[in-house]
Amino acid sequence: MGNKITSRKDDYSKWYNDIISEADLAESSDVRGCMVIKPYGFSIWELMRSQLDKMFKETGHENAYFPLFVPKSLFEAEEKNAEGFAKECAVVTHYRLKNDPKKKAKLIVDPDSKLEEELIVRPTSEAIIWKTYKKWIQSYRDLPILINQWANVVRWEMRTRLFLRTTEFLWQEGHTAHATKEEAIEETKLINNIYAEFAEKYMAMPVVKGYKSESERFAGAEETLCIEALMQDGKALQAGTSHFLGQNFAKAFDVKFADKSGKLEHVWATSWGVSTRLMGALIMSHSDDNGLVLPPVLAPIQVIIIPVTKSKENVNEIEEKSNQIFKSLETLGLRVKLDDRENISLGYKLNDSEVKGIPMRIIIGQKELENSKADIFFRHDMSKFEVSFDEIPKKVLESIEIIQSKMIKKSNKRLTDSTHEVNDYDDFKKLIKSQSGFVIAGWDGSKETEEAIKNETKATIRCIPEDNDSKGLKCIYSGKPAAYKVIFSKSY
RNA sequence: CGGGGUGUAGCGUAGCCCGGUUAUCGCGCCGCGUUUGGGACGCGGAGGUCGCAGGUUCGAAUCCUGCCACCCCGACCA
Repeated sequence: MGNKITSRKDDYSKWYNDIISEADLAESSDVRGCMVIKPYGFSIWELMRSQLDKMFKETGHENAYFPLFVPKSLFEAEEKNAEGFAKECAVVTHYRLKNDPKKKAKLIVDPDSKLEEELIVRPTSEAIIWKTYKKWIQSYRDLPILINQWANVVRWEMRTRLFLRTTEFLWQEGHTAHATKEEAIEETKLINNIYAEFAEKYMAMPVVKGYKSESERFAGAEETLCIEALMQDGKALQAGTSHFLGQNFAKAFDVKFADKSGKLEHVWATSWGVSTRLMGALIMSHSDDNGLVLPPVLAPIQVIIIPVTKSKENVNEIEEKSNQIFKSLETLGLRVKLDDRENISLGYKLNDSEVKGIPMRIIIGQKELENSKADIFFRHDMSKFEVSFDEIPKKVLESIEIIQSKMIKKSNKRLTDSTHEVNDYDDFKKLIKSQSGFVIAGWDGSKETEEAIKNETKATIRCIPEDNDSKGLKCIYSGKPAAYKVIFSKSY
């Protein structure tokens, strides 16, 4: 139902209007697919960001910041990486404008300001960071380097999609350097596990952890780990990736360290990232026909209190009581809002709180005052229960955890119900065609098979799950012995 | 780059085929008043290069030509 992201503008505005909009930048412009993140949406991002940041820091990572611009010569150093991103780079060629001599009040690019070397607006920061790491690393004592940066990147995709593939997006990118291969691989796994934990616990969005097939791998990586989530419309969404980069970047940028015996070695690298796409994932995982549904731990407003001052009776008492409840909840560290806007009808406020996905709602009016009781309304299942005024703070606080765990349970069930294992290619095609979720099947490991399945069904290998047992299994397409048991799905 | 479609107020639109008063309606916006237990109502008001340029005509949102932009489906996409 309404939980799909469709391309119709109507749908966008209904579901995401409080969070994000397309940037309407110019009458005729090549700037397409940029986004404006509105305050409410940005609050969600900030909550996600601070939790992830905490998890990174707990595992020994530090934040830093590197430049937006990457000189072309740096960018081309790691060949595969450069090749992979070349088709979607914004390029700075000039540094100055001047008045157009032909048209008043118009500007043209000053031809005299052409740059000696073009600058690439980072689509990712490996190049510029590895150039820097070369200066920082000499000895095994300098390792590991465990750095993360929160930044924006630009990828000039042919086709953008609000939330999921915008031209510019915000993300975090971690870039680590290690003395050994094993340590780097461990780091890659550690981060992928953090992503999975974050998705499951905080976003209430269960994911499948696994490896990408070679064709889906990050440009320049030896191995790409990922978390794949399943949206309500049965399509998969890559929600985060963690790459083992081997020594590719160390070799490209000549980053060597002296080990304990004094021998020079190239360092081992990882990089990993999640982006504002996670907000899209959050919305597409939980929203229903009434609007957003947010897990309480990531909701900018966890409880909303709406006073109803019907026909001017007891206005003062109602306002006083609402304020009192507001303060008692705020004191508990909850994110509370008092919706005391005037000249807005109750119905409007109720719907507004539902569209915004505010997890809990309490109405205070004449009826509540008389009984010293109020209903706590729960957005996630549209249920409510009656609580005496005294008990409100305690019940609301308890409910944060209860709602969170109910949402996790519901999502887990959806993932389980939408995961099917098949041995027969006709069944496989049927499931993919009806967009029924994840389809587990054997794969012979060849590029040709992967390509053929993609062409025939539009399904791609989302990931090769970690717990992989393909013994005795046959490839769904070729019938040859399966090298892996993998997850296929249509994806965003 | 192929195939299809659309451009009229902030948003969504009618009018176009068959040219003719002041370009329609809804939402939103502003003012005043009445309202507020599920997206309030009345009255008043502001807001338009009808995508752009040219042509036909007494007269063009409407017909013709050219251009531009956007959307959808492909191709493309860690």
